[in-house]
Amino acid sequence: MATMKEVAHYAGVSVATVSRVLNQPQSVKKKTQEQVLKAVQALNYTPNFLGKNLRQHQTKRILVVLNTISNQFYSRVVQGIEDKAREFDYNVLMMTTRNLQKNILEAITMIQTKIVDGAIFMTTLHAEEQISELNRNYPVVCACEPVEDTEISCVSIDNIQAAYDATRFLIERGKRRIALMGVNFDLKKTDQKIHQYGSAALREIGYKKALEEAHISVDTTLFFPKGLTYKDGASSVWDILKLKRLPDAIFAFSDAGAIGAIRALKVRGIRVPEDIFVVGFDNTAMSEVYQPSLTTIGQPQYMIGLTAMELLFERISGHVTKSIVLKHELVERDSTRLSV
Amino acid sequence: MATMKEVAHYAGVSVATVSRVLNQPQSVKKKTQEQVLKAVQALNYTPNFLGKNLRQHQTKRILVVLNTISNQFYSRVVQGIEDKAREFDYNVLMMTTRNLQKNILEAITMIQTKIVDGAIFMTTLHAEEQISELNRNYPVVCACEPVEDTEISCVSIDNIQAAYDATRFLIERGKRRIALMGVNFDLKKTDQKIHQYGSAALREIGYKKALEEAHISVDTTLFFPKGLTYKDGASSVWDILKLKRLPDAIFAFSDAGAIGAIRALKVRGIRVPEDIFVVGFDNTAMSEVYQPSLTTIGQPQYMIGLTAMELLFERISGHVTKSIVLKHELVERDSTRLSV
DNA sequence: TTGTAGGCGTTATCAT
DNA sequence: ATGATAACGCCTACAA
Repeated sequence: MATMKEVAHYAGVSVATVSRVLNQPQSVKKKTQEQVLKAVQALNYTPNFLGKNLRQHQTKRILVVLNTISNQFYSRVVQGIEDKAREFDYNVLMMTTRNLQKNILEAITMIQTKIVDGAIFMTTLHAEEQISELNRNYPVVCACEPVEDTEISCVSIDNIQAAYDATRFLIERGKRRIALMGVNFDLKKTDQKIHQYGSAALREIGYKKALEEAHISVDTTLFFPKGLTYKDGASSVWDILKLKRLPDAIFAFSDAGAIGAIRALKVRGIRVPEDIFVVGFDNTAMSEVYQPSLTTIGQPQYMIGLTAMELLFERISGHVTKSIVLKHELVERDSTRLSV
Repeated sequence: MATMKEVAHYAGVSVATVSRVLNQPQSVKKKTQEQVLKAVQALNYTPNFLGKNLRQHQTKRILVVLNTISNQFYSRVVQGIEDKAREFDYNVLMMTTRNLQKNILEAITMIQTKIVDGAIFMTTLHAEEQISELNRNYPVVCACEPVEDTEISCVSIDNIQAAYDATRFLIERGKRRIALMGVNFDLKKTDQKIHQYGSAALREIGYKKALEEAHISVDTTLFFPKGLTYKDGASSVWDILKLKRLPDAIFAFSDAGAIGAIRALKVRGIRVPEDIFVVGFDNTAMSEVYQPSLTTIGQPQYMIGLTAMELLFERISGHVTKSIVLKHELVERDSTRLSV
């Protein structure tokens, strides 16, 4: 609550000296330093960063914007961001959008109004244009989700290839009716700008590519675009059970969805992997723990975070823009493995 | 990038007028308004909140400090915080401490340096003193975890009672060797200040109370204070298996730990609930989805968040301090239910 | 209705 | 080595 001026007065020096003691102590006589520090203590002074930031045109803070923190996946990405940020003495703040455009705009405002030096977006849709616009004047990086605008730095895996790998994996094991579970991936598919619809759209492309290669026709009645949660997975299974012919495999765009599906199948007496194979996405902790353990596409989450932060620093200092694609991996577990 | 001054110049008015157009339009002539707004558009002006906040001594932002976002539990609490915050036009930022005191201090600095108007702490240990000190001059609320300092507003469940209920539930079903899995709860137990060691310490007290009431002696070889993750739960089971006599029930302080334990038990051919009952904590989504589904103590997460934010507002405006205890519930599921 | 000017708490550029 | 003083971008009496 005490201000620098008061400290200066108390110590019998000028504000300039106080500032120096705090920022470049070597340029102040030892004795004066002590006086000032004593005053700081006595008045319980803490600097007001608003003033400092205002003056210095930088905050040493960045913002991470994500849909929700309930998704295990992001925790590790954020860890990567934080570790890299700390190297440069930056702090990492987070903000949640809950899939509401309104909240993304709020986040954008935070950057425009100089509360932070830049931002990493891990959200899809809802505001591509505004983010693009923002990117023209402020440092922005996108992570995990693809973006259309090539002027925006972006780091993610190759979602098409990843989905292709998963689908192909299933086909090679004799599966031909492969259900797809995820979000919105069949919306507005006539539009050219597929990347606008996020990673899910890309994964759908990879899936189709694998099917076509194997001369299997795409059956859109096998698409269940409910969402990524346990509940979405389970609820998709209720729909699946209405089909005349059941699928022989499910490819879900999230581990949670996959597990929800397995659970719902079990309830109906349908066994995984005996009756149906299931593949998830993200390789979160649960995929190893659930029974049966889950075959899934692993993303290098920590590395994504680390890289995103690096790109943001480059953007903050030099306006360099670049995009990076990191390797995924298919982790085989019991949900696609028939015991001998 | 444009400043208010430039807008004023462009519009041929004074900065005061520009400010007024933006903040109290009714006090400006329609025509002048239009001129100014045109200038704002033309120059792509966005206000700099550093200046604004500095001047107004408020930011309309609060900070939520949590250990990790990988814990499902917090997502819902944060949702409650956000919903209430939005009512008052506040934004919610989050920061992660990863259980490092260093990071808590960083968070404390954020408040002292006026980047936010107040903070909600959902972390234990590591910095009680500093938070107490902070609370004297800045608005602070603690949630989920108990705090010693009665001057700090706090909202949580009655952890003693909750653990008592869970333990008693098991005892009533004939269980007598009940293992405990959680964090650090047996550390420094000689110290008076039990609340310093967080909810886990309180839960241990409730557990003991139930045992004593049933004239069962407390066996500390049944304590497994590894942590709250899947891995911790599983790894605790390896230790449990080394015991001469297995427990007939496990009470874990997290759902994830409980599920990790069940999984590890299954691997060894030990069945839940037939051979061992398991109870978790938090009633997260997974507890319903796992097989067997998990009996657990449910916390009113959303309500905790909502209430915490309310308390913070009271603290911000009037320096009112109060603590609130919310109701928990025991949710019975398959992990403690023998099929007929 | 609008403009002038002072101040919010810092830092940085001058002098001294 | 230290002190005045002018920014930084904004808001708000007070005056006009």
